[in-house]
Amino acid sequence: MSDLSHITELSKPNKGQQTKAVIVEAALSLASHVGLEGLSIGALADACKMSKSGVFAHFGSREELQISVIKEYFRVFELEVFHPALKQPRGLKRVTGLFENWMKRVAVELDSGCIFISGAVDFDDRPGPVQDALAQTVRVWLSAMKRSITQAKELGQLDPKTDEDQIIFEIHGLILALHYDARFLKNPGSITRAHKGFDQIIQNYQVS
Amino acid sequence: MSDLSHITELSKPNKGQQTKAVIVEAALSLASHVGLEGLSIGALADACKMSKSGVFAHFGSREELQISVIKEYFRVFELEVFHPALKQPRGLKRVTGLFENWMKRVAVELDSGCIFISGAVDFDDRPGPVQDALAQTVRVWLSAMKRSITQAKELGQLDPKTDEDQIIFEIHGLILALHYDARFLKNPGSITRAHKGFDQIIQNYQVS
DNA sequence: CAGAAAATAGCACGACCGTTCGTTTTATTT
DNA sequence: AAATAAAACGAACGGTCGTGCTATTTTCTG
Repeated sequence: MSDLSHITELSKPNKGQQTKAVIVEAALSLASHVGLEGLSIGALADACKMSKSGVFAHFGSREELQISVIKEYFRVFELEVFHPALKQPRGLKRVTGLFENWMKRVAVELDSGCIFISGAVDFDDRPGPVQDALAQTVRVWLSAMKRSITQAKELGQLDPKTDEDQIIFEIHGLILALHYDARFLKNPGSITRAHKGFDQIIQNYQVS
Repeated sequence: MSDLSHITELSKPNKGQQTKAVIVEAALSLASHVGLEGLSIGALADACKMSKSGVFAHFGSREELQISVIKEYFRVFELEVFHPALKQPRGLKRVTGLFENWMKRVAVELDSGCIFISGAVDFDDRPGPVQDALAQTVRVWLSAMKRSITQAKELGQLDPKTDEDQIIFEIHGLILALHYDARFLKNPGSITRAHKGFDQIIQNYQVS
């Protein structure tokens, strides 16, 4: 055995960790449809072909399961939205990349909603550890977005007196409108409108 | 008795209609906190100090109750958002009035969420009569907004080649971002940002 | 391969869900 | 005031929920 085998992060995962990963993945897929609040342990157990208690034992409580789902969603969000955009050079190119990947996550994946959005609605009146975990996770993402906008400003691609939080607010609005229109109202052309809106916003904050 | 007493719409309401109105009002208040999906007949009965079956009898099913709540919300929405803005003259003034009343409904009422927003999340993956009722109601409101924008265009206050649906998409985004930021993230200054965003949008579509 | 440890299953619990039914109370009408 | 209709109640049903317990099975370890 390798002399690095004591580093648990690198060693082959236990059976427990494996199946837990499988469960969390299934839980995320389920929660993407029915929301974090609609996620039930029984339905999840069926999806995993396990017993309810077998699933439950991995988390100890429903709240802990929900938090695990939030962390997992952040992981794939990072993987599919954030990291690919880092290949773009700093500045507007990267901001655009982030927005486009974000749009894909929210609208192109036809059958799965964004739990950052559905979770906000489910938990805005329900304080507790799940709300905390979700809000903090969202804030991490938004601050990553903000950093990227700041860089664009520093590069002179945006007006130096640009308020980053204002831009993020407006961009976030486009994402939310896209989610609403595409998923709920099933309006065609929402993606195009979100694109147009983004271009307009960037143009508004460019050096004059 | 008056000879018009056969016109049921004008006659004094029955006991049943009275209490039904009370129930629906309480149901809307409850659903504003826990959402249409979180609304349960038992909790509603407690709030009304009635028996579960007594409440249930007025609707016949939970779905019918949810639809009643949607209609009631539309009623107060009309009353508090739409009608007051009609006092403004046609055109940009009225569009602005609509937006500001809309903002108030979504953010100023601190403790009650908008069921047009929470309901969209609850039902975007749940086809059926409730989804239909909700989506249609929202579309009625958005088309009222659209009419008002069209009038501003006809009055020459907006660029004649303005795409109303694009404006509505962007404005709707501001409302959704406001709801998200104020209610979930509890960010201060969201209202100001929504205002700024609105001004910017209008400016973008003004005659050049 | 044996023993320890971890993972999973099975079962039961109390609580709440929407819904049904028969009864009793309240309104309305004759 | 009596007769009729409407409304509200209370109990119960079958179901699902999250959660605790105890076995049993599987996996890991020496």
